[in-house]
Amino acid sequence: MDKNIIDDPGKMKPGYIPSRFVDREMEREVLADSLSTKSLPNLHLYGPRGTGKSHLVRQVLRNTPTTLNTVYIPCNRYNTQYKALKQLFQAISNDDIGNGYHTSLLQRQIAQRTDVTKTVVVLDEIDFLLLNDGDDLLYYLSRLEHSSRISVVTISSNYPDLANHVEPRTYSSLQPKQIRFEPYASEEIYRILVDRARNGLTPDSVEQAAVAYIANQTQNAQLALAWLRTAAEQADHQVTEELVRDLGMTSYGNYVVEKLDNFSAHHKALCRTITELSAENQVVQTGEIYDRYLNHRNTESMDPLSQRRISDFLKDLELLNVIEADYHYGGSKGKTREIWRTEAFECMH
DNA sequence: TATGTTTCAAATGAATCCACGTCAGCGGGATTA
DNA sequence: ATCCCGCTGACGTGGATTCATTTGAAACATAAA
Repeated sequence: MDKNIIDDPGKMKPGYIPSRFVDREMEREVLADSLSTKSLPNLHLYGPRGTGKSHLVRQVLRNTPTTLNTVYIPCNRYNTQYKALKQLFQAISNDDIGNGYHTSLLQRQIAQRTDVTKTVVVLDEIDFLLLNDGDDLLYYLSRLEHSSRISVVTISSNYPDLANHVEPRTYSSLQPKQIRFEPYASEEIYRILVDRARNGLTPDSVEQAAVAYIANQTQNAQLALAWLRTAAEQADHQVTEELVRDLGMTSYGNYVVEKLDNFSAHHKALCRTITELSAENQVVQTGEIYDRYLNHRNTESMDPLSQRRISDFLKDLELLNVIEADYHYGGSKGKTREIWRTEAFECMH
């Protein structure tokens, strides 16, 4: 008998966007309505990780009329104005363009082309771009001459409202309409998992209790799906509750790897270092992390970066919600931050 | 053959973005005097 | 009052990349010996 219970690997992959969405009907309507109006509004979507923001947007974009240009830019990867503009330019002109140009040249080119066609620009993980390069891109996009022809959709897992994270002039010309995504209830996670199992796995290959177990442990749909996938890959004929329970940590590891996909080897090394250190102490400090990171470089054959740089990278991990940090001022510890693993990590035990 | 002109590729220059490093000021409770 | 120690913003550097200009040599053209 065939051990493999994965029927359709494509549908189990991290990036897979189902054609039919479980729940989120209201959010979908608001999105679809907004993008079908004559004067396109700007939108800001906020919700914790794994609440379906990105997937829903991409799915809605897929079904927009072809008269509308749609561009999806993950800002964790394209984290400067220039890189994002480059993606935008490529998407609306089908022309590749190199790196040595002036930003304003790209801006002019884009202004010309968005004159003609309506365009929706999705900036997913906008936090990373704001942190790394400020709000120049948002300001530019909001002030395009025919701004009713262009819609800027920002997505964030950390900033409920952009107002506190961009300059006032940017916010006032952007005026985004807010859409909030509440965390999934466990019944919803349950339905999502069941739906996915039905599509991607062979029939009757998943114990109901296994799905229920996952649904009870996490509200993060992305994590839940990574868990199901990990279990399905390991399963011998059937995904059982026991198997799911055993694979908790492995699944979380896979989920983090998925998250870190667009980041540097240093980010990954840092992440391993923190996991290792926090197994020893509950809470660790930047200094310890940096020291340990320096030791690791011998075994991992890569040039170490400065503490300044690592400090920024830790911020990245924080924005990814892979770690949590408390900024500690004063005391015998001086000004530093205390870092620990996220709740998601803890509940996988 | 000597000299002038054209042509085209390679070399050079000036400008761009960006990852990363260095520097210095800062913060504020704990410690010390 | 001082210490702690890493956060943080400003700024500089060098690599990779771009377009524009210059250079250099070959190819060709013309005129003179």
